[in-house]
Amino acid sequence: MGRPPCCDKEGVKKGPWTPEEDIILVSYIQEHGPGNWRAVPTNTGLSRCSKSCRLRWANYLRPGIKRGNFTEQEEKMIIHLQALLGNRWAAIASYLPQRTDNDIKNYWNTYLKKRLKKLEIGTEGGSLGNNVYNSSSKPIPRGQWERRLQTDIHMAKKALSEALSPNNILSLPEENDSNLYNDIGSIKQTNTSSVCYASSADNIARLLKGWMKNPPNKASSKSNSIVSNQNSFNNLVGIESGSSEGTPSGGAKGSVDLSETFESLFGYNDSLDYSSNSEFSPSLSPEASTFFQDETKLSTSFSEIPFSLLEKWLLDDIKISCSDVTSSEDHVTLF
DNA sequence: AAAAAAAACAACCGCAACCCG
DNA sequence: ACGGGTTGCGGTTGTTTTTTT
Repeated sequence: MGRPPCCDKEGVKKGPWTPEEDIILVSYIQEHGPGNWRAVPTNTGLSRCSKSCRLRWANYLRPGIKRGNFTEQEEKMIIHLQALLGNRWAAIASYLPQRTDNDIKNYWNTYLKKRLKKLEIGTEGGSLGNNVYNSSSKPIPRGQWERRLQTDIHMAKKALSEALSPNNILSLPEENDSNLYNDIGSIKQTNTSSVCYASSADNIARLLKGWMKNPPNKASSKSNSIVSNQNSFNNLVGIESGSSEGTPSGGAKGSVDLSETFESLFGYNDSLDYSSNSEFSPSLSPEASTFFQDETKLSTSFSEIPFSLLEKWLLDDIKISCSDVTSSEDHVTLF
């Protein structure tokens, strides 16, 4: 089981990626789809090892990635999932399809871990789990945060149903739903449809645009290119852009934001993790139960679940609960 | 305004799992 | 079943950016 010496080869470039390299890589992937990373450096002429190419694609160039601005919901999910799964960042990331494992890992290491440590000290040895669903340092009784979470879920579902309604869906950026999930789910699929990568040409154009503004010979070119890069992809998929990058405050509110909806949805998913825990298992629709039953399966292939199934589950549920909506709190029991 | 410290981010490294002949 | 090649994952480090002094 020898490790390939690809990264040890001489002439293999290391360090930050340049916009040119990004363009080459994106162009190649647009044409051939992701996968067969071994062949990428050879076929593109990039002086990078296959790993580096894969990483660059997975963490930055892949469409549908949301960067910065972790929402409170996401934050809670990460904390909770970390408590449940440990440092299995890929598994955690599978619950947050728009986030990369690297991003989550960084966020955890640089921010959440410290914050939780503080909280732990503040509560004098209180377990981390106590604070999972509480952004403040006050622990909430489980029933309470459970109810709050379920309220969030309901809100998320409602928002999603609105977002999926014909009127709204037209206003959504083209890449938003299916392509996003296709992309994530099909990273390993060899015969990825070209539709999935149709965005890449646009990405390259945007990337180039940003690059022209910030020529690479400037010392700051790297970060500039990255920012423009990030923005271009974020804009592309209609995700809240990194206009306030790095600040872990809530994202833009107001308009129906599918990504946000899904955050909440996945927050639900998060709660459903308890389904594997006999102690606490919220009642679910049959689809959802099946869907979330196997945590391992879920963690590896969440995004492979057809979007329509999610839609169906959500919308069916919404039909039941929305008819007599007066307050989201009233619907807690419906879940 | 400059220097130092802290935080955030991007990428690398090595191991393990997976795939396939 | 075995072994080599490839990919994925998590830990870690280096660099850049932001904040504080």
